[in-house]
Amino acid sequence: MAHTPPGKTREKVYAFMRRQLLRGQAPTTREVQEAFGFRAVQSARQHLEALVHEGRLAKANGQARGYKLPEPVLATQLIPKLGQVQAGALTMAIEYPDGYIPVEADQADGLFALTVRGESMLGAGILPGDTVVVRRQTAIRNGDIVVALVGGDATVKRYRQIGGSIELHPENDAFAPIVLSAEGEPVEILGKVIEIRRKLS
Amino acid sequence: MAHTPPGKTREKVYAFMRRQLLRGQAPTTREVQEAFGFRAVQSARQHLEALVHEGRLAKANGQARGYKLPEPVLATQLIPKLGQVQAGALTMAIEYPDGYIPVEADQADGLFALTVRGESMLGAGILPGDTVVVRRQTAIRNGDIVVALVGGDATVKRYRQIGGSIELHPENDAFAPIVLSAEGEPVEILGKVIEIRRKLS
DNA sequence: TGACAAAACAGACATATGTCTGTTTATATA
DNA sequence: TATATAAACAGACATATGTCTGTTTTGTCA
Repeated sequence: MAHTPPGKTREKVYAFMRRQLLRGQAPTTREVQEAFGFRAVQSARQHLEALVHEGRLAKANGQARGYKLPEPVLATQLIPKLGQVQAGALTMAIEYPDGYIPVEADQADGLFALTVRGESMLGAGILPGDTVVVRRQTAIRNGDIVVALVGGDATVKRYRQIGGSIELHPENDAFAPIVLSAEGEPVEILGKVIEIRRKLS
Repeated sequence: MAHTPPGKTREKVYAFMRRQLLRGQAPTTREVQEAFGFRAVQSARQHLEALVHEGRLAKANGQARGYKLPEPVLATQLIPKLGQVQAGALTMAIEYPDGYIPVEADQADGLFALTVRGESMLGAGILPGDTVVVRRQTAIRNGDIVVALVGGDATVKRYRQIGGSIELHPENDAFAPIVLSAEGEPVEILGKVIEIRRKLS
């Protein structure tokens, strides 16, 4: 490999390492060597050690694939994104998701994502097509936004406990609240909405 | 290590691997051995290979720390989340971010995140406290939501090109549009909003 | 209880990978 | 142009790690 001005290659090596490490793939010295076409392992090692010395990389000495990012790497996890949820089919839907989205969480168990249909939560800033991140839990507090299975369809509503009865409120005057009578309607609370995401084109 | 009923240890090994791998730390066979107190490397390897055979793990043969998750791991990247942006200080703000958030993107260069202040975009479903993901670009199309530096403050607005003049429109009747006259006001388009996120407590 | 299968052990070998010493070549700068 | 410094090269050695063959122990189930 031809010589380059001081620092030039170093930056490229750093960018390469960062990209790989963020993807969770720690390269070996020789993989760096190959990626840059160095004819000596030491050339790669030189840059890597320099980056460690500068504090831009961290490493575990003597460990295979031991270079890391010095930053506190968030525990990023992928949670399943479901298309549509039919009653009782939640478990299956989670095992065969439409895709995955990344969330920052130590504990991604019990998290999944849904696409919102309808305009019933417009007033809460939740639009059709938005993705909601849901935590499966049954302990719901008054005012939480929840995902419920009503008549086989998953719907996003605000949870209200008024007196002894439980109601699912839309935030749009064009829609009516759903009142859960004690007679046991086919309504199941899937979980609580903890995040909303909307992609713009 | 004492023998355990068939499958018991296997599940624990799987859970251990999954936890480590999601954290971006691929363990070696011997690290698994130690984690479970096996007295033979082969004991760990046996479980790992079985998990690969079952399709619950994937691996790169002969590669150090070669066990992976079989799931399609998205290219997840962390992008800097900035607090407040002062005019001209964007580059510095990106180098000293308030934190990071994960996005799914092959190319995270030129992406950063901001926290929205004010209610000027209420009509577009963007609330105070929301986080917007911004791609730095100057090619803006009519109707795009953009982040602009107006008088030293970063603001989120909808971009309108009407006739020859450019306007930044809020989506809230209580606010007035910003008209960019040709005289060169101190307004700079930082980039285009490509995603909106809102965390609920 | 006895046979079969899974689990665990033992010890080694092969390969991947980290690390080292020393030399050569190019760049930056006075 | 001369010199200091960074970049790159060459070749080896040490260690970490993957892999293998065979044996022993334990759990499961008829």
